[in-house]
Amino acid sequence: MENLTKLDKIDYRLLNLLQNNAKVTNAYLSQQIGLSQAAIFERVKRLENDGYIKNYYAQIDGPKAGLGATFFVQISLTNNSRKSMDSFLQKIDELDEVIECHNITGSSNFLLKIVTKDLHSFQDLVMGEMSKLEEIGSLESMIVLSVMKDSKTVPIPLN
Amino acid sequence: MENLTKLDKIDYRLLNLLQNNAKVTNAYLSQQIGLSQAAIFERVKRLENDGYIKNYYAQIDGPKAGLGATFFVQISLTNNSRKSMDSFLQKIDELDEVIECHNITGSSNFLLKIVTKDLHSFQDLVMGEMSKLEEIGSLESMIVLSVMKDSKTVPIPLN
DNA sequence: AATGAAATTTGCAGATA
DNA sequence: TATCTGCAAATTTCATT
Repeated sequence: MENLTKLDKIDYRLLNLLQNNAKVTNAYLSQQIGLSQAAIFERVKRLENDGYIKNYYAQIDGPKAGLGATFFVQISLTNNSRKSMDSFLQKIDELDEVIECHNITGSSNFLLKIVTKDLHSFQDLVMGEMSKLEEIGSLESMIVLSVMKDSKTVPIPLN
Repeated sequence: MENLTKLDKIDYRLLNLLQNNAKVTNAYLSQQIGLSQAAIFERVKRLENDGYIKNYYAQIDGPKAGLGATFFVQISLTNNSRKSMDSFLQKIDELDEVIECHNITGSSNFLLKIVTKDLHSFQDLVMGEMSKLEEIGSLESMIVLSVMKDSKTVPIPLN
């Protein structure tokens, strides 16, 4: 990237409005913020180009779309070499069901979020594709019984 | 809701295209799918109205926006009564930094995803607002060192 | 589900401070 | 550098078939 200009309060308000609803029009943002549509347009373009806004996406209702099961899986590798980690991550990246992979502190190395059709599909995944990952030492699964909160936003301070 | 019509392959393809990029035009979707723009429009509207598409979001780059720290926190309650759980969840819902809360199986009751400015802000949150939650029995934090994968999509089968 | 037209929104001038 | 006014192009939305 280039030299990024520091964000002001208006930028943070824009980010917050857009992370809650990407379908708002420039006219609406213009009203909320109190700037002209052109100024809003310029700012949003800058936020996109400078990478503050990474993407726009539709949030799909997993269960309705036939993906009713979510899991968090803690994984430890047998070997903590760079080579072993890279190999593990490359294979994980190819598994569509693994939607998140975090390198974490604590007793295990990685925390994965996995979405599948149902419990059985999850078992198939763990016993099938994931059992092929030689790098895995231990694996502990947590089944998500219900999602109490899932905000898809980040707590941007507005003052 | 009402009686939802079953989704066909075209619907699943639309969901998949939109969850990867909500900014695609009906003209583009029309080309990809091979239907007229009006037909695409009708289908997307139906997917929205029937709740398959819950919302459209801008994905913000947390670290760039000053939110550089992510944590997963496992929490067990002292008491598993409905009353205690509801009280806990209501208070959690008011904490903007807690962006996810899952009720899970395993040794702890809940898994929370928390985003803050930095490690110090996280400590403030845990020592401050969260220490007020009387329902909490034990709390174990995992610091996210790096995010290896974060797809924001769900593995919709396309055939 | 398609065609085509109307309404809305976006994107970009040129002007101003 | 950041903003505004206003217009042309693109896109969405809807009536009709």
